[in-house]
Amino acid sequence: MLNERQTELLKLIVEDYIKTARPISSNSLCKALNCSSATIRNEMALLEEIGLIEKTHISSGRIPSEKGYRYYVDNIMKPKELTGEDVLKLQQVFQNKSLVLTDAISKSMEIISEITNYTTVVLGPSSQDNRLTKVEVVPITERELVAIVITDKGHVQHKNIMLSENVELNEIKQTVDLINKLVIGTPISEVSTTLEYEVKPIIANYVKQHEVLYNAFYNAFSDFASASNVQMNGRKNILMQPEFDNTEKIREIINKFDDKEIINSIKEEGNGINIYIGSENDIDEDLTVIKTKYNNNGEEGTIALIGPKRMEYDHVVTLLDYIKQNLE
Amino acid sequence: MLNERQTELLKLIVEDYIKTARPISSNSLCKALNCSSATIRNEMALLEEIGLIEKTHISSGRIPSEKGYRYYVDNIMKPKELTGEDVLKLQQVFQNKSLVLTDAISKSMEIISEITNYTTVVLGPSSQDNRLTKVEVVPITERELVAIVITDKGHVQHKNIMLSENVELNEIKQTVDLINKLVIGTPISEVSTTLEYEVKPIIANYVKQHEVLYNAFYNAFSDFASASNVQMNGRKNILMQPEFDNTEKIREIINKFDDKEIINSIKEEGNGINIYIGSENDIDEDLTVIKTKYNNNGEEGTIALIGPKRMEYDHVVTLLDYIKQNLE
DNA sequence: TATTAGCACTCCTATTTGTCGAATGCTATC
DNA sequence: GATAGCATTCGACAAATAGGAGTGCTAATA
Repeated sequence: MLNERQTELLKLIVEDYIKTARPISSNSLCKALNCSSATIRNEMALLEEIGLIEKTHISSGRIPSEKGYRYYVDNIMKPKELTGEDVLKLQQVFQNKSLVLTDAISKSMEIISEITNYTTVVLGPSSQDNRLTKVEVVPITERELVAIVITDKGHVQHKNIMLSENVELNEIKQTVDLINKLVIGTPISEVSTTLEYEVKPIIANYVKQHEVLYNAFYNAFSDFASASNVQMNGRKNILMQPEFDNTEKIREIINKFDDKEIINSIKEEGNGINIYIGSENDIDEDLTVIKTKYNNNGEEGTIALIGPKRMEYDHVVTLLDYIKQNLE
Repeated sequence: MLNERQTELLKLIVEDYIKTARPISSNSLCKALNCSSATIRNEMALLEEIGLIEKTHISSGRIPSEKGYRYYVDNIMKPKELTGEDVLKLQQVFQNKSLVLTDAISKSMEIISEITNYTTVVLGPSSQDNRLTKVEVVPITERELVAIVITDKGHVQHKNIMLSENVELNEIKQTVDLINKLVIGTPISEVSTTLEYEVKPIIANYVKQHEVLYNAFYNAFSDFASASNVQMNGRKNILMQPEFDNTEKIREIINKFDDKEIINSIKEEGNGINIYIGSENDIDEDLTVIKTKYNNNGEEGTIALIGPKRMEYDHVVTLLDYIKQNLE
């Protein structure tokens, strides 16, 4: 579709703009393309007609359009080699053999946020389809106890519980034993039902203060089921981007970052590393989201990177790719 | 020091400015003070001389100075009665008897952030001087296990651990038993030392892969010791304040909010509800921090509220007071 | 036919200028 | 001591101005 010079021109415009955040003039590209500004203007007019670049006003230089970024990402961009420094930082994580996969991901996304100055997101797998492995209860005072729930995939949740009446240690133990007997192996999403219809009737029979205890555990479990597992790094980085140098936009983005539902919608379905430029993503039309799935013991999570549309696509893709490979 | 009319004048200026964020003119106070604007100007000149109010430019209306806020808070302000709505919201938390104290605090500070549109902070007690109550280990796969540590005050921390070599279940159990025997009752801050000098020599004797296991637990414990316990609500609220309508200031504040050290320095030492206006606090000279200690089973935490200097002091103090009373 | 030089044109940016209105401080008077 | 009145100051806004960066177009050139 584009000839060699046009391709080179688009490449220069995109990469220059990524670096400087300012419209690119025909003049500034003369040397690189080895021709006069007039020629470049002619070519620019063409690229603009196809919709790959835009002007900010009638006599301004050009900036890439969304379509332009897309073309660049799909057809022009080459993976960028990582610097030794970047590799070094990441190797420290991957060579630490005592780290569990999820911790390694956490740490490496933290590092990537620092390297790139973009915002990174780790969406841990939901525990919904985990199965209960163990329920543990440790008394703290006469009235307070801590309930710990562990799933087969190694997720742990705990909740401190206040008993409104004195309950005998013995009865607590009985209840826990019962729960462990009846509920273990049940998926988290079904625990409350099982608790209601199988456990409750039985403890009602032989535990005196069963209501109190039952409610306490019921609450603990429902909290667990609804807990989401999101980590964000470098949220503030986005505020530093020159294109977001107005309070309106900053407020808008910060609000979106604080919205759990929006952040949870980042979850990736497709395979590979996927790039959603501007209006292609559901977060904000001025942002680009790059994300990919990861797999931990059959559980799927998502790692993502959020930055301005003017993102160092080549660098970022290479980084994510590097992580993806090291995780296997 | 101030006569009645001067006091009333300062009160009007402070409260007006809190509401509108704009300099107050002499004219606008005529009705309230029942005298002419010229008279008010004379009084204003006096208040300005003492340093209680300021002009933003030579012919502007007046705004309270830091000293003015201080005088208002110390001598003029009266606690504001809470609205039924506010009380209702908070009662839902305090009447829930199954909530542990820390959860009740969390929830109520969340609500206060919503009510006031300021930022609230809960600094949980540090676990440093807690004593170890129990160590539990649950195997997930052959190589992965989750270690759970529980303290006497009911704090729980867990860490998933990857073993770099196969370790027999039996040996893990032995190690855990040993730790439980030797380390229980030790303050968290001393656990690593005890681990190093008391546990390590012994497991070296009768656990084959003791290095692997020892390291795993050592890491788990040090993570625990360093974990801080901070909750912030409504961080973004501060961005909405009209006085912070410039990106520079927003960036500055967001950066400070993201800095763990700065946030941890909010910890309150004094008794009662304390107000730190502008340069009186260590966060930012354009902010006011109001904070108070709370006590949970002998452990001390801090709850705080961060807003612009132009804060609804009466409302906020009453709210914090209400919480403080209900926590006892 | 592709390239380029040259020029008119557009629009952004920054600076200046002027006007209006909202305040003030001061003075003379009540 | 309180007030009316007036000159004065300054911010906010709009209009005017100048400079510069960049474009599109046309005609000449290779």
